Amino acid sequence: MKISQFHLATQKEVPNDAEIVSHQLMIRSGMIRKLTSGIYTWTPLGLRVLRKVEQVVREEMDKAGCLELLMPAIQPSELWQETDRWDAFGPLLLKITDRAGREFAFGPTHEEVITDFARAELRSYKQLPICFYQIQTKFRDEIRPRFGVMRAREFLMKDGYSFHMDEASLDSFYQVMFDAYTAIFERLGLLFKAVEADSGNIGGATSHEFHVLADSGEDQLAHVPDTQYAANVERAEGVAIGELDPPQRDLEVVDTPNAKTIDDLVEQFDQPIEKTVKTLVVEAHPDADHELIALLVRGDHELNEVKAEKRPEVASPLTFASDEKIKQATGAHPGSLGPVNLPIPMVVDRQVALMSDFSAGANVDGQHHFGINWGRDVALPAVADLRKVVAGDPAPDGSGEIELIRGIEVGHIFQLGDKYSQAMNAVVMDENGKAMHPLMGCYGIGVSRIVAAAIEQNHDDRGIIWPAPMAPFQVVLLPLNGHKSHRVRETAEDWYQTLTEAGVEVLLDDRNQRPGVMFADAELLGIPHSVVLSDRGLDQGECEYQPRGQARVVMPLEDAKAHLLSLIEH
RNA sequence: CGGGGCGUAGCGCAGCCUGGUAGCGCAACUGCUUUGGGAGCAGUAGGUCGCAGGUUCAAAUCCUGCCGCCCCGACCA
Repeated sequence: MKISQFHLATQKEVPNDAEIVSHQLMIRSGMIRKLTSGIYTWTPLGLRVLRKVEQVVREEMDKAGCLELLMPAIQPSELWQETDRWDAFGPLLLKITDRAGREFAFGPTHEEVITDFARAELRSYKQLPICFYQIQTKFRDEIRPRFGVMRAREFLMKDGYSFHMDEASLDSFYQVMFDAYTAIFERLGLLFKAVEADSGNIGGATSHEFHVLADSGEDQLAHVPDTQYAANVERAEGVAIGELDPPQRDLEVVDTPNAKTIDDLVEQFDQPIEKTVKTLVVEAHPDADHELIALLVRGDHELNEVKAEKRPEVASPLTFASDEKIKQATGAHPGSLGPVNLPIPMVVDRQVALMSDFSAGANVDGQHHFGINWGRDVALPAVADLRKVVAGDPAPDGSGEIELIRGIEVGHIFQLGDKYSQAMNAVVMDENGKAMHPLMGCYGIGVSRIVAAAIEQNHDDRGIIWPAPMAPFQVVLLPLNGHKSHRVRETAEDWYQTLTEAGVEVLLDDRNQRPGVMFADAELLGIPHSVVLSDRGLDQGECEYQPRGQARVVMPLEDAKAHLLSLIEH
């Protein structure tokens, strides 16, 4: 491609709404343009990258034995009513009405449509297992779209759905998908990590997320380097450390008029923070006999809200109780709560259950208990894993110490079981002629998000540094002063022809631009290989070759050309 | 949805408090010069000042309502 024939639309300045580096670089390089909140046009440049990602995903899915189809983006409300998700999916679902007043949704996901397809198409166990997938535009009316295509409302997703006769088949196919995803992210040249995940509201038991690692990632991941253990912190199991020591101290009530937080307690009364307990009060589940429930974690630990919400006695979504409600129920304000004489039910974190001689609020404003011991001073209530793991915690599988890193979720695989086949009555005949609901798996990849995540992981202060498999072009030719020098221009043209015919994706900067502009654009675009052709170099039979992100080296012309040609031989 | 902020040229912003000719930088266009790190000079073009109503002789500016966008939180590929 010659730039003169292309639509190159780089810019120096960024709109003030572009917060993160990938969004800024996508705007500056001219890959995307915003139409309205959370909705973007992919320019010819950006689309080249998007298509690269899409094609890698497609090839690996095909290789894994999946079959591509294309389902409608617009889906009738009736299907969603069958699974009760028309209302349950909430405001994320974009609803539209046709001229006859019939209701539709712009698909945020396609479980309903694929299950409807399956119940019409699949009749016999002989057709299973089978996996269908599509690469489709989805729409989720996100409460707050942000970060460009990283969290857009309209986005491109690969979603796949498999159907199985039994658990064993689902399990083994799940592994096939796990391996396919691994292959996809390896081929794309991204640093990534597969982690155990919470399955969220899509349902199902086993679930893994695939994360592109980047410091700016929104998700925290717990892992033990060089081992199998990796989990999203939302899900990472907290292991209690140590043993329960016998009481050493007596229970005492201490006046603590100025201690409203754990930090106050630690500072003013010289309590080790590991000997303090935080009491958090949340709304109880509507079916419970109390209105509120207390959750206790060690002073220096944080409540894991996802874990807490999963407790049957806790309301979902997790809602912290108001100060008034707490005061009404306990007689004290939130800063003075503790387990002894607490009139509402509690659940304590595993670590808290192993604490002795600890301090906590006395459920009287301005007073704390010191020297609390379970059993002696208060019965040990229900124990659960409630806390967020921290760096240095032992991994639950005993593999070592947990380290926390950040990632961007780009893929998620689930075992759905028969949730949808049951709800929508999709059945196939088994060997005995008996109807059964096939088990399903569901496998998503955020195709457009991968593009942003890749930039987030691979850039410098000059621009993008594409992993070669995602780059819009492999080579950029920079003929300096090509408009003045026939020799430079013709050499560039010649290389352009040769490389293009050989199948290398070449961008030729044939604009009459000053060198600085050409260099800056080439770096901003992140093209993996650049070659500078100039009169000065040609005099010596040389050019300058630069892999993006590395130093520029002078090379004989023929060596450089041979090197570029070798790029396609793999 | 709750809390905060902003809508003035394609982009970034000033002007608004204290009403009276709409401005700057970048980008664009023309010409000349320049050509190894986002050039210089000269010139040109581009605006229903988010929308509607109100106050006023007069509104980008003051008042009311609406719309849009952005930031912080819950949600997610």
